Amino acid sequence: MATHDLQTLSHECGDCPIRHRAVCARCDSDELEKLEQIKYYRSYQAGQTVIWSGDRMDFVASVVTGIATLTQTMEDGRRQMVGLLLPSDFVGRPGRSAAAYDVTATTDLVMCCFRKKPFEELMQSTPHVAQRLLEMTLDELDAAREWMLLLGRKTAREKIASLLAIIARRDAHLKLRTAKGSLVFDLPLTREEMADYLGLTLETVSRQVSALKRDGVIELEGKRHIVVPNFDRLLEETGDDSDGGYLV
Amino acid sequence: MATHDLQTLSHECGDCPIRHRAVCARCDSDELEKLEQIKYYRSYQAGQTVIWSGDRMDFVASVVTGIATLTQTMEDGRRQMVGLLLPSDFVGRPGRSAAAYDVTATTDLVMCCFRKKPFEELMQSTPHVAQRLLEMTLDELDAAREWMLLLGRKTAREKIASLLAIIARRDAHLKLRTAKGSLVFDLPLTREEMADYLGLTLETVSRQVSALKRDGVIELEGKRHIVVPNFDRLLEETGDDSDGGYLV
DNA sequence: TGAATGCCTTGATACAGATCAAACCCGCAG
DNA sequence: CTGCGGGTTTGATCTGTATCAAGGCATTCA
Repeated sequence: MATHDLQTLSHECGDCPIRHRAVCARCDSDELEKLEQIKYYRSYQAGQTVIWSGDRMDFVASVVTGIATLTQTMEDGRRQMVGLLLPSDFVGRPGRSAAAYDVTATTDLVMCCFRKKPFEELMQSTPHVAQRLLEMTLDELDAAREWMLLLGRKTAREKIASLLAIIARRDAHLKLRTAKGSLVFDLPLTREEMADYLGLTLETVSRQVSALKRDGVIELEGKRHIVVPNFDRLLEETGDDSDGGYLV
Repeated sequence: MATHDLQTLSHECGDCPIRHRAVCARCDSDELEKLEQIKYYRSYQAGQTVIWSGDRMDFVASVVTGIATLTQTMEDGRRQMVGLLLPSDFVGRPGRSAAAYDVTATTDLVMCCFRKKPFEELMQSTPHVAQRLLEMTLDELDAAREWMLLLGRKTAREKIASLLAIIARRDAHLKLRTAKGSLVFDLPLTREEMADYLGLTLETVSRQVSALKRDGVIELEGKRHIVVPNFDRLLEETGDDSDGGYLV
C-alpha cells in the first residue's frame, strides 16, 4: 500500500503537495530543476524505522505525506520524543554523516530524499535553499523551546491539552470544522507515543484524556478520533497565555 | 564596573575574543568591515534584564563576555529557562520584530549588537553570515533536543549532574584542571536559576547538590565553586550513554 | 554593632504522577 | 465464532519531587 502511494505520487515538483512549504519553497524553476536531479522518493509503512540514531545517513529529506518522529532513548529504555515531523518538515542535517536520533514512521510515510553530497553543494551555489532551511530551523528551535516549557513546567492535564492544540493547529489537513464550529481530527499518535512526546507514562496519558472527556473539553469517537466542541476552552486548559502571542 | 569593561574592550573585530566562534566566524575582511559599520557594544550588569518577551527588538547580537539566559514565564509565574547563552552565542532572530523570550544577564554581560535592518540586508548580500548562523542554529536545536530529554525523562539527580557536566564542558574558559586532574569551575547560576533550567524547585536543586557532595561526586567550596575530582564519575551520574556520542 | 537582605540549606508533609496489575475492546486470522 | 494480540482503560499503591516552613550564613546598610 505504501508502495501504491509511491506509484501514484506525481514526481513533478510543480504539483508537489509541499512545494510551497518545504526547503524548496523559495526555489525558482532553475533551482528546482537542479533539485529534481538529485531527488528520489522513499516510502515507509506505519511503524517502520527510517533510521537508527548513530547510523550512517547519506541523505537529507522532506516529509511529503504522513508523520514521522524523532526520539532519543536512554540506556535503560527511557524514551523521549524530540521531534514530530509533519508534511514539509525537514529531516537530517547537512554536514553531518550520522543520524543523531531514531527516526520512525508513525503513519505510512513518503519522503522526498536528496543525496547529501549534491544537496550540500547545491546549498552553496543557490542561496534560496539555505535561506529557507535557516528559516525552518529557527521555527523548529522556537517549537523546541515551547516544548521545553511544556516538559519542564506543565501539569499532565496541561500537557495533554497542549498536545491536542498543537496537532489541531499544526496540520491544517487533519483538521476540519463541522457545521457547529467544532474542530475534528484524528490523533496520529498512540497513547504510548503521546507519552513519549509529553514526558509521561501511557497510563497517565490515558487517564488525562479520559478526564478531559469527562469534563467536556473533548469528545472521543473510538480511541483516535477527537472532537473539540470549543477550541478556546481547550486553549484555556493548556496553561498558555490567552493571547496566542503570535510573532512575525 | 560593566561600564569599565566596555571602555577597556577593544572595538576591533580582529582581536575580538569571539571572532572565530560567533556569527562572524566565517567572514573575510571585507565582510567584517561591513559588520564593523553596523555594530555597537552594550553592557549590562548582573541581574539586569536585556529585553522582555514581547518587546520590540530592533537589533540582533552576539554575547561577547558574560552569560545570559532566555526564559519563558507562564501567567501564574511558573518559569522555564529555554536558553543559556555563553560567549559567542547569538541572540535574536532575523525577520522578527519582537523578542520571543525574556533575556536576562546573569553575570555582567557585554554584547556586540547589530542593527537588525542592516544585518538582514547583509545576510542577503554575504552568504558567510547566513551560513554560519544556520550552523549555529542547528547546534542550538541539537542542544535543545538534548535538554528536552533531560526535562522529560531524567531524575532530579541526573538533571543536576547533567547541568554540571554541560557547564564544565561548554565553556572552556570557566574550567581548569588542577595538578591532580580534578576539574574546577564556578557555577554561573544561582540555585533558583539552576531550578529554572532543570524544571525543578530550588529546594530540590539544593538537596541534590548536597547529595552529590555527600556521595563524593563533587566537592564544594562556598556555594558556587565546584571541584569535580573525577569527571567520568560525574558523567555516570548523568544517565547519558557512556560513549559521549560525538557527531560531526 | 545590629538589622536587613539575598541566597542557600534542611526538615516535615502533601500530592501528582509512576508503577504494578488486571481487565477491556476490537479487528482479524484461523 | 473463537481465540489472539495490540492498544487502551481503570484500579490500588508507591514514591520522587513539590510545597510549606524554619533557620543559617554572608554581605551590605544604617
